[in-house]
Amino acid sequence: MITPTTDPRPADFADVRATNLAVVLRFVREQAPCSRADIAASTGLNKATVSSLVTDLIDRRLVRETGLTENRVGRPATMLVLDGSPYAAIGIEVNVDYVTAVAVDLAGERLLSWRRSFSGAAGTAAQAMATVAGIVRRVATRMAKEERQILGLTVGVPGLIDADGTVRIAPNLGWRDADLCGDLTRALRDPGFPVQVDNDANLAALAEYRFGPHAGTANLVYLTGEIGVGAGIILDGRLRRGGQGYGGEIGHIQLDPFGAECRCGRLGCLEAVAGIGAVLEHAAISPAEVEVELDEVVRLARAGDARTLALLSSVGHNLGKGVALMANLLNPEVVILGGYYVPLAPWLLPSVETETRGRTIAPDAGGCRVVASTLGYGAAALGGAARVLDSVDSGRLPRVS
Amino acid sequence: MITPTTDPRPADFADVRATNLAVVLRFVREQAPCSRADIAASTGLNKATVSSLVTDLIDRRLVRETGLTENRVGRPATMLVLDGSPYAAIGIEVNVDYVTAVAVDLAGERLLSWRRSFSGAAGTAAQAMATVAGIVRRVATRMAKEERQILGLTVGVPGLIDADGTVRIAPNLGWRDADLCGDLTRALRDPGFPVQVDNDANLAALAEYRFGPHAGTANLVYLTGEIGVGAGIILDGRLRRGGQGYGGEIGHIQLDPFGAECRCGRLGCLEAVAGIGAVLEHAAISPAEVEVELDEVVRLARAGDARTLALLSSVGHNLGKGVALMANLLNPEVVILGGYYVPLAPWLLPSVETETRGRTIAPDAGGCRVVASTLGYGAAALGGAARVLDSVDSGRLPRVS
DNA sequence: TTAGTTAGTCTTACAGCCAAACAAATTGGC
DNA sequence: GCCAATTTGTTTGGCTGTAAGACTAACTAA
Repeated sequence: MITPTTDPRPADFADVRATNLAVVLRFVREQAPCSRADIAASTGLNKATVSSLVTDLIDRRLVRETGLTENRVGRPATMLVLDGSPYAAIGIEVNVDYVTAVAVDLAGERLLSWRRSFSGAAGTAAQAMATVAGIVRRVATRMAKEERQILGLTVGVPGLIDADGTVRIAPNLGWRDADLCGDLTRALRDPGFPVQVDNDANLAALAEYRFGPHAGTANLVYLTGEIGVGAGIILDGRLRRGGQGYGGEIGHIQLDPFGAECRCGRLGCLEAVAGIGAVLEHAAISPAEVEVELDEVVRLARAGDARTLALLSSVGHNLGKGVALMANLLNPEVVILGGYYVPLAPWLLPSVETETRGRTIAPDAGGCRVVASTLGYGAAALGGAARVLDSVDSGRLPRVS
Repeated sequence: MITPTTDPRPADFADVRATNLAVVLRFVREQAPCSRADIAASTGLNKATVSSLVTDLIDRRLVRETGLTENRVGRPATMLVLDGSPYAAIGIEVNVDYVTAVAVDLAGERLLSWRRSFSGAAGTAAQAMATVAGIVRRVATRMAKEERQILGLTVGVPGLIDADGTVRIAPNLGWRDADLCGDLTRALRDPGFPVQVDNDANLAALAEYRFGPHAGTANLVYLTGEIGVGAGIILDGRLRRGGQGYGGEIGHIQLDPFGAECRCGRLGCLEAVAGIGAVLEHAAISPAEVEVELDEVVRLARAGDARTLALLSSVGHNLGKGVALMANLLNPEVVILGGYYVPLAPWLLPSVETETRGRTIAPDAGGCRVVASTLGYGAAALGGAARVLDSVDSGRLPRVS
């Protein structure tokens, strides 16, 4: 059954076909290796229909037959797996001091993972765009060598991104009203694949939704733990961006009217009292410095340094206020702490949880769990690739090559 | 085109038919009166298909032919309108001191609107359920007299409602773990129509989404202004309830760690500093008392009483903090203030808007407008009926009678 | 009266799902 | 070794529902 929708567009047979192709593709992704009979039994589709759909997917080189089953009563089944080899999805994260590029195949296998230092804040958006375009071209060359068709590219940027991919404001990069999506498409000169731009927290949430240990959790929030703090909000299985695409801006919500001054000039913003800056001794400039200082904080915490433990507890309590806010408003099943929060999680999580439970009106915090991300620093880039795979999964299959 | 979905269920022809029937039905609802040719031209469906779909809708008595167009070149068109007469959707709101019942026809025309005083907090959930069942029976009798088939019933309750319609906690009613939905269905003895239970703020949001001046705004938040404050959150055109259905609980989010004590025991909850209780001189018990006191506040404000104006401004600023929170996190296009906020809106809105703009990171508050509801006190009950109509609109058409 | 225009139906074609029959390939009992 | 049982996957025929285009109907305007 098609999900009830308020979409004004009517449906026809092509939609039925596209829907069912996507259903089979997703099933193979999740259950591989599996047989046509398995698919028919689990999805409720007719065996004949499944055969037809699978043939189609094989023609498109999205799925591939592998060996047969053995040692079983009855005719052995030909097993199906995702065909990883002919396609690639690219995700890129532009940050203040580095650019991360990730390519994955259909099955989500990492094909490459580049990280390159970069002075985003120093240059203009145009310069950054040129750098990104260069990286994309190198990735594209590499994929061409492997004879892979690129399904799409998504660029993650920390800032407010319009629905049409314009970077409205990226404070840490110093960009304003940059048509990154359009410029990049032009710079790549008819790339032959769709180019999209999205907020970094949104993409990281998508990465968790597809690749993380809580993959498939329909209501999930990702909190970036950089100098800035942003949220990627997934409700009912989809990213929710709000009217103009500016949702998830939790960083400058006031937690304490008498709290520390924030970079934005206001007092007691979540970023100021629970951002990574609140943990560091000095105002660090480069991520290299942040990481060095962070290592030192972790060392002190491990050693049981009272002042450090008190600091982390305090930051955890503040962070918990922010998490409670979301638990009350959105009632997610899980809140995932990312970025620099990850190494600090052992000391942050207890106070975060205490605070969350204490401030949530639903019993047991509405079933909301708080965990540290396991995807590492490349989460947003990975999420960019995930967004490309999402569009394939929801029916936009690539043309036969 | 079917909306891209991650729904695991495959599609078949029945889904195509249901989708297209719903498309035509919604078109007639929005554009009535209109001709088959209009529908074909606007939806992209084939003329023959539209004829077939319309015939089906007429057979189901959802649509009806009305007169012909005149004074135009070409063959006159037979115009179509929604057939209001054979169906009814019922919404009921249970509150601390009153029960509201509303019935509407397919087109949303009000068929009846009852308000009855009620001592919800005094009795048990079972007693309340019996009262509600009695009201439903009376409504059903009335509808039967008009020869209307009841499409469904939704009951709104202020509290935490599970996904399956169990009232987990309704603090103001003193209910816990009441299977209202199941009990009501049993009390009505095979009513022949679906019974649902939902949170009152959620239903009020649905009412605004369908019947309010901002109907159709895909990202919309409704704030109830009763003794308690709750939010109904619509994102991307659908109510978002979160994992367990406990979303929208904004009332006990702490705005000021040193603020007034809340009924829940915490300090500076939104409810305590921006709820209607913060406006009133005395702790009022019954809504009748609240309304009397509120009239007095409005009178004083109109007369320019300095203390009253300062009080309302202060409450407005606090409320603005809460609205800013949602503007940052969810980026809705509009936030609608309901309940007792409505009469106070002229004095609240200026400070709410100032605060919202000042605290939102996106420029111009991300395009978020704050307005007072125009649907009156029955919003939640009306929303209950709206929820029933929603399920019809998304393809669950009633059987032919 | 005739040409032009628009509405709605009828006929035919086609796409795609389903059910059931059937062919294929294996295990296991006798 | 052979046959029954079992399971897989394909083939065939039927059904549903949309699309395209011819056709009929009903009107205006010249």
